[in-house]
Amino acid sequence: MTQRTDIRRRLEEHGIQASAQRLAIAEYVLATDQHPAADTVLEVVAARLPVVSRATVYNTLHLFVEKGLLRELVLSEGRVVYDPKVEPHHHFVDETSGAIVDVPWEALRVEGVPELPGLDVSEFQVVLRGRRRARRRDG
Amino acid sequence: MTQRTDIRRRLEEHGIQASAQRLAIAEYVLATDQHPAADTVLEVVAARLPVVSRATVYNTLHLFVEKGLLRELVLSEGRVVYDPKVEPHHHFVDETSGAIVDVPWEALRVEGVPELPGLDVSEFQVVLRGRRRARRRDG
DNA sequence: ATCGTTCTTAGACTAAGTCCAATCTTCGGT
DNA sequence: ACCGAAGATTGGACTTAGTCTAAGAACGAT
Ligand SMILES: [Mn+2]
Ligand SMILES: [Mn+2]
Ligand SMILES: [Zn+2]
Ligand SMILES: [Zn+2]
Repeated sequence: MTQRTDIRRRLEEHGIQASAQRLAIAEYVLATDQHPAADTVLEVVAARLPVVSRATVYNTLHLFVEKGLLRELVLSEGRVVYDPKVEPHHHFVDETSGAIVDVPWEALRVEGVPELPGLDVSEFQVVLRGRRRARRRDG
Repeated sequence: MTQRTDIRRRLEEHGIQASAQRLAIAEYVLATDQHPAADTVLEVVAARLPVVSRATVYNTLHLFVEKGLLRELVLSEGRVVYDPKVEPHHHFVDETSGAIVDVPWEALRVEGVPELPGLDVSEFQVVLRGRRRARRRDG
């Protein structure tokens, strides 16, 4: 498996020195399509790696954010969540389950941002809330 | 001053029994144009009212949210914030100061929300981040 | 192999928020 | 005005997410 080697290279390209812990964390958090919180990362990683501490998980997640591999999202109370999809997109929060669903950037058009007086906008996103509709069975 | 009477009536119209603490909290949090956190509310209210507890501040803020007098916003880590402006609008977060600025609903146009497949959107807002531009002196 | 740099760790600590049982207020009925 | 039940408030213990620290382990260049 070149899997591990790929991740290692990816970290090094971003100026991050590899370590067993960082590789294990990266392997999960950079590949997931969910939006896990730090404690979820800890659980998942601790299940595969003999020993990894909470401090290291937080250190690593912050490092990955700083190096542009991850984005930090705050969409609901008490839940800071990490997103490996760093390109701009929107988020839908399911009010029932708390699940966070990505909404592609092209799915919505937002007009008027450059015209806002007095505000220098560096980034924005639409945050939507509601219920996920019952998945229509197709086929 | 009919001020206090007005607030009292407003609470009662929303099915909230008045009390010294609730009136004091309402007087501040329903009138501010800021987006205060619970601990700010506690500080401000404690300065005027002889005694008010943290538990009561949290109870009251939650009650006001439940009764539709206030909205709870989570825009940055560790800061749950209350907004007396309950009609839909957008928010800009100043990355330098942390200040939250209201952006009128009409200032932005968002298209495509009803067309999102599989999502029943009950509400949405645009969340913007950046720097507040130096206030241009006009006149 | 050595040594300075970097990384990880356990556990103490902080801050935001919740919970609870005891006490105090409010308010409608008399 | 008085009473009692329902409702509100309280201090303080508790929980949870996250930070900090000082000591040790791993790394990697020489
Ligand atoms: Mn963080
Ligand atoms: Mn809350
Ligand atoms: Zn995402
Ligand atoms: Zn607002």
